[in-house]
Amino acid sequence: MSQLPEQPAGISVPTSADVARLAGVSRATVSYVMNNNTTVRITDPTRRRVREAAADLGYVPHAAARSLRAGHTRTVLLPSVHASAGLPCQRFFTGLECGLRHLDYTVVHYGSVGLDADAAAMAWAELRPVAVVAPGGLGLTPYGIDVLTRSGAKAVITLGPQPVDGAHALLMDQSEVGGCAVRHLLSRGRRSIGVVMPREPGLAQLAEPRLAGAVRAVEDSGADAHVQALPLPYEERPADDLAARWRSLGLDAVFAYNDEYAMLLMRALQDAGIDVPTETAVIGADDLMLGRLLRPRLSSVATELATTQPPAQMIDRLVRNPGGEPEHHRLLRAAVVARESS
Amino acid sequence: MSQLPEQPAGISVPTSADVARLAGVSRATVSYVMNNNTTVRITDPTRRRVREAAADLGYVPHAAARSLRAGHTRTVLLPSVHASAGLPCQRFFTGLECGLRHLDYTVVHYGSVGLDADAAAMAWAELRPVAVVAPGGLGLTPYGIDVLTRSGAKAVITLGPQPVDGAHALLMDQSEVGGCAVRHLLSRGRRSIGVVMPREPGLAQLAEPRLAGAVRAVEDSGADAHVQALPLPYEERPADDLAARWRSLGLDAVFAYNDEYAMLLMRALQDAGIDVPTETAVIGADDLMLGRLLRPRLSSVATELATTQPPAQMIDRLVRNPGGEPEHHRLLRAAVVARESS
DNA sequence: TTGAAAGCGGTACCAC
DNA sequence: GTGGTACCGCTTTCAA
Repeated sequence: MSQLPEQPAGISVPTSADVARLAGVSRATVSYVMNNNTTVRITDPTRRRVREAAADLGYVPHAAARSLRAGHTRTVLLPSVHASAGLPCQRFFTGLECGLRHLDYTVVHYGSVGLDADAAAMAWAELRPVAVVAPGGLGLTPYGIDVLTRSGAKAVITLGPQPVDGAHALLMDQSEVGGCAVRHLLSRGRRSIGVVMPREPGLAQLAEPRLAGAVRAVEDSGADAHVQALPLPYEERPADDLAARWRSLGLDAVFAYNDEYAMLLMRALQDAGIDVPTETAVIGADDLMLGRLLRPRLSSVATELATTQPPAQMIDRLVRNPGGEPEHHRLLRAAVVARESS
Repeated sequence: MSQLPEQPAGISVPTSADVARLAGVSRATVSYVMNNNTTVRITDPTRRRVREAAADLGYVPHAAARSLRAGHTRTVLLPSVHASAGLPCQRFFTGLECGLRHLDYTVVHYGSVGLDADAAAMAWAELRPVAVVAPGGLGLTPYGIDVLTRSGAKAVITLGPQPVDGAHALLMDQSEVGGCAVRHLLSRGRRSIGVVMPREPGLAQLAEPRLAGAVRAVEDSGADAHVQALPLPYEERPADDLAARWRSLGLDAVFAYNDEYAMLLMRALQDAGIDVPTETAVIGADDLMLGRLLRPRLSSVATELATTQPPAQMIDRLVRNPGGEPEHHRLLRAAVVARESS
């Protein structure tokens, strides 16, 4: 059958020199034609000859050679976003990626697993990206930022709860989600509030700040209320166990981390004969469709990762106009969608 | 406050020449030291001087220059996977990405939005990737494959329902999902089977083959049964409307595209007084946790994208040992998880 | 043990 | 209009 076209050691990939030879012109002319250079006039016949030769050979310019010569790239480094980061985060990065590509940047995803922050920064710097969005999880240091900047990055942007000195920051303060949820529950007269803490390792990064926000919201309210952390893996059995000892916990409300955990817990509570919301109010987060399909309909904290300017344009602006003060943008908007469960 | 370190036009990024100058050695020596070259002996003092100079300047080698010289890259191009591709697909690519990085490849995600197949192939070829995984959606042509191969790609792998001539193929035959579901429903004695077709544009790519598989399963069974497509957007109102005219459709079973659509539809049916599974059986796909939390518990087609060899190692093997026959690997395993809803 | 120099592929300046 | 050529940063052979 069809053989995968082999690359015999001798036959190498076509270069502009090959095109030039075949078209009977110089490499310079090939470059002019391929780039539609307007400062030089090339006669139409030569143009055509070059184009044909290029097509014949399957010539495609070598990006590395070009950017080496140009002295800069249009590469933007983004973190590979794990599914556990949540839907809003995935949406944000999908949109960012689309936007950047639309602005003619090359998007490269770089995972930072198993690298310490400085090693990651150096690995990234090798690609000479024009901009870098660094995940908050790995603690990018001022030294790492310096390496990236010295390597030519026009914009270094951290993504996380805290800004890092010397870099722009997209602030994603998850504590606001917990705060929102708890303020809502307090306003409904609840005073003894559980906060579900997923056991899945990747989720702790979001869960901890959400809990902290919940605690702070209670403190700030001045109400005689309290918050209790409820560790819970995403499985039926542990949820049933938790529901079985629910009354001993004395809780009248629970912020369930997100809508999926809320569904898990609410089902367990209902199966254990605990009425929602009468005995215990439940609120989730992410405002998924599934919340609207539950009975009672699930209240939720709707979150959105958004900047006033589309994020891709923001990066483009920072790249074109480097050297300004580090900008801090709050990314996460949270708002309660109150339904029947709270 | 802290100023973002500017890049004054004069001060450019440090090169190996700068390191050499500072350390008082030649560029060659710098290269030897930075790459821990063992074929040449460098005295320890020089080693240290070079290392210090590099650290002082924040020198990081230039990947493009290096691969230009080397004549090859370790770049693997993967499609950016949209959230609508489904959880199994996302899991597959996350795993692939991790594995490749572990094997020291640089993973670059490339979206193909707004490009025709041949333009995309040329854009990809500019990066001189050593391997390319091309999404099935954009119809990569033999010409595109040729361009990529001629540009030095050791492995071109298509991902989709059909193999493309001249490339390796990861076959993801979604029709198997529909087939599985329908065979299950037939075995339960159902004969009039609806198949939900999402209206979301991105999902048609999965939905069409699933429907086709459902139809084929009925034909192959020889049973006196039929399949009916049910267009449905992922919203409550249209689901309620569909449920309202449900009895006029005369269906005794429905394959709901996936678990989330199944939840949407099942809730609507129940609200309309139609009993599941007595009057209508429901089965979803993806075997999400939420199916286990519904009442009745949702039957589902569990899918998994898996190769016998871990996919990253498979690509590595194809890269190291190019020129063989195109390999075809069936990626998608589907199996029914029967619960209470069918 | 270290240095000089060629060359990877493409671009752009300067001559002709 | 088109061609010659220097150069981007790095590796590697060969010579010292």
